Amino acid sequence: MTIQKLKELGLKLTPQRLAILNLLEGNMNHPSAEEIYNQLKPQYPSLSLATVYNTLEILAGAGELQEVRIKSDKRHFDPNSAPHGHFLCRSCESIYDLDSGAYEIKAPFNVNGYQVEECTLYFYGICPKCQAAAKNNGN
Amino acid sequence: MTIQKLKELGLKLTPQRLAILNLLEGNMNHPSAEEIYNQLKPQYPSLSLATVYNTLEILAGAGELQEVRIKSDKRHFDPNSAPHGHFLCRSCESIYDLDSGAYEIKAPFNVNGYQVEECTLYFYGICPKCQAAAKNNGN
DNA sequence: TTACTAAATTACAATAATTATAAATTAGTA
DNA sequence: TACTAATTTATAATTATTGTAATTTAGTAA
Repeated sequence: MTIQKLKELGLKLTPQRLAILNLLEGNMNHPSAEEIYNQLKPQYPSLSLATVYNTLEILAGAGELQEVRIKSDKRHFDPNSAPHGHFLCRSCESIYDLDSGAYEIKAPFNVNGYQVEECTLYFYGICPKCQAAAKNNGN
Repeated sequence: MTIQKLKELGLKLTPQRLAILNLLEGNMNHPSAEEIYNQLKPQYPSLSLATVYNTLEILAGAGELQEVRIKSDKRHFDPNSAPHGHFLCRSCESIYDLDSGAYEIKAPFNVNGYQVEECTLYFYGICPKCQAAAKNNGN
């Protein structure tokens, strides 16, 4: 997720790409393409949603970020490309990283002849914040 | 996934619902709504895609079947509602059940304060058939 | 600096899965 | 047999994403 990586991939360093990279760098919010677009639009009025999708597609294809399909309607993106689980809070709808040694699965491996190259792990439940909020409202 | 279950849920036993139930019973193919629709259409020419979606929605909501979101474009449905992993072959695009004790995760549980009620496990790779086919073609 | 060119961006149209709507039909019951 | 709420149906609407074709631009080399 660095400028250097873009160069290595033979990609042009356009302002749009740099802006998207910059927004994603260290971002833990798992934004969707549209959220990225909306956040950058004020600073880059000419920015097109297609460019956002295009850039995300390239970066995901290069393994620089991962798609998170934990929500039914739209895709979300995570600049942390290392394998880790994701958690969707059913109350606030936020997506969190959930990196737990106890529930870690390391690909590649082979089960019953199925050659597993990759795997995704999605958890659904209630996040700590919403649990606390529920308690304060009298359980 | 039985007629009895429909009754228990207070649902009317319409021919459409019975046909969908019957098609899903023991089905290991993880069909999409459209596939179900296309398979039943010849026998039930008046069948509407909306009815298929509606029925699947009800059954999934009642925990009688599970949605499989392993493919990017569309949802698939599995009449086996017991927790188990799914495998998508990147070659033939088939979806398989992948029930492996070694990679089983039992919800509910709590990690770092996150209350996990449910989880899904998706595996991606090459299925045994396609591995064999690749070998026969001279690796 | 300037000119060149392939790559990238943009606006917009198109696609496709799913959902909503409202009228017509029907399963279950009295 | 008639009734009514539930269901089905056809169709329109929605919405995320992708395709397209014209315009712009980053990077390079004269």
